[in-house]
Amino acid sequence: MKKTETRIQKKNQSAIKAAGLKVFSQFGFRGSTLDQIATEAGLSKPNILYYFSSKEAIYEALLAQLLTDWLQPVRDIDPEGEPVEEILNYAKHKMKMSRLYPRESRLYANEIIQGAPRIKSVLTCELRDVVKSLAQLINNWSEAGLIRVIDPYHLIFSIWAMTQHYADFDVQVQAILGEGDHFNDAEQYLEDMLRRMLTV
Amino acid sequence: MKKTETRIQKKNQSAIKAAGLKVFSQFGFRGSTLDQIATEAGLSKPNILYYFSSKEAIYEALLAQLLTDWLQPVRDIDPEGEPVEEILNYAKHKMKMSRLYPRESRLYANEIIQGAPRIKSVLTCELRDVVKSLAQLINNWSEAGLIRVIDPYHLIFSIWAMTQHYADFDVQVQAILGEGDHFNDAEQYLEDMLRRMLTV
DNA sequence: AATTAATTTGACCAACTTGTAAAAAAAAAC
DNA sequence: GTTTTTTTTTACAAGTTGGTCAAATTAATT
Repeated sequence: MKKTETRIQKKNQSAIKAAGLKVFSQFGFRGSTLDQIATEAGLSKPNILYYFSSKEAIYEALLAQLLTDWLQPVRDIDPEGEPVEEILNYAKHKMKMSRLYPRESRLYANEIIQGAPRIKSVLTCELRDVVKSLAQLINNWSEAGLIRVIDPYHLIFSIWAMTQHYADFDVQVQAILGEGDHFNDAEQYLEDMLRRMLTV
Repeated sequence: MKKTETRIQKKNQSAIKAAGLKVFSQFGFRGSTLDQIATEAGLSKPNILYYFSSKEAIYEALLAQLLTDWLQPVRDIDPEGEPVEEILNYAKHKMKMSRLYPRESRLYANEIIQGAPRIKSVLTCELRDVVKSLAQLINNWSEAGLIRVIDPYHLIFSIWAMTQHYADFDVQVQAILGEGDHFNDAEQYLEDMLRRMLTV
């Protein structure tokens, strides 16, 4: 269908998305302007609207991409694997994403804080189902005596909260710990915490 | 000096602050408009500017109040108290604040995610110092063998992350767990987690 | 009741917002 | 090299934004 995609199209579309990510993640949807995005992308405003039909279209393209990347690692957890290591790997993966893609994390945080007006349906469907599966798996592991009995949902929330915190609240972390990369220490702490929570 | 404060002033100022909190916490500073705040407060826009010199003045009044309430519980931790209970009490207090004042939490989250442009100095001074003191206290407790040896900073971050998560990401929590109050379970989980992390 | 002070409103700006449309410029296809 | 398509720009429309100002209204004081 849409096999035809010029190199210019590819280049500019990704430039716009990169700029949009930067701006939206900092100011949220309503706080961001097309002018900012255009400047950031090095394009004129009407030129941006040549590639995306509206400001909202850029935002939604970013969110859609984000949700895909967000859910995959949860699906990748192997029910046949060693439980503690599977959960730890997932947590480490999330921590790595916070380190490498803090803007994506903040974009998502902005959307959720504002009540998730554009992705609420995704939350109550895809996300809910995926998490439900994982919770069931964790419960099975608990019943099999492979990990300690634990509330799977709040376990998952605690992993999300602690990993995303270092991306979303980066300024605060830096203000307290000084400037630098604190993700290694954070990962160490989280790993220690999870081992204590999971081992019988 | 400013002893004169009409009942009308008190009423309207607090109405404006309540409205500002509601709007700012949802849309962030740049995403909020004076019209929204005025409507929410049941006042006309110029009337709002009669009480606050600008949109920014409302926002800053809210932030200032917030930071005071935010730091006090940390200062209230008793160095002479029983370490595990002191930390647990603090965590429970924070959880309660997330439950009772989710808007304040989201307002703060918005500000931090956006790079804390208006309170960065507070973060690198007051907050940093207060946390440094607490970290020192925790280290002392560790050295005295009263709690396990643990990174105090990441311990604090984990408490903040997990408590604020239930306020800031409320929509997501509700999407996954269903609508209702999940703070009791969350507190239970957090208490369990902290006990495991702190007891030798 | 008259005077003074506090409060509210309506009309208004200037700057900024998203988005449009036609024309100019650049690439690609032939 | 010419034609056709794609891309970019310029100019602009329509609505929104934060904020001002003087006049009108209300409340407090005497």
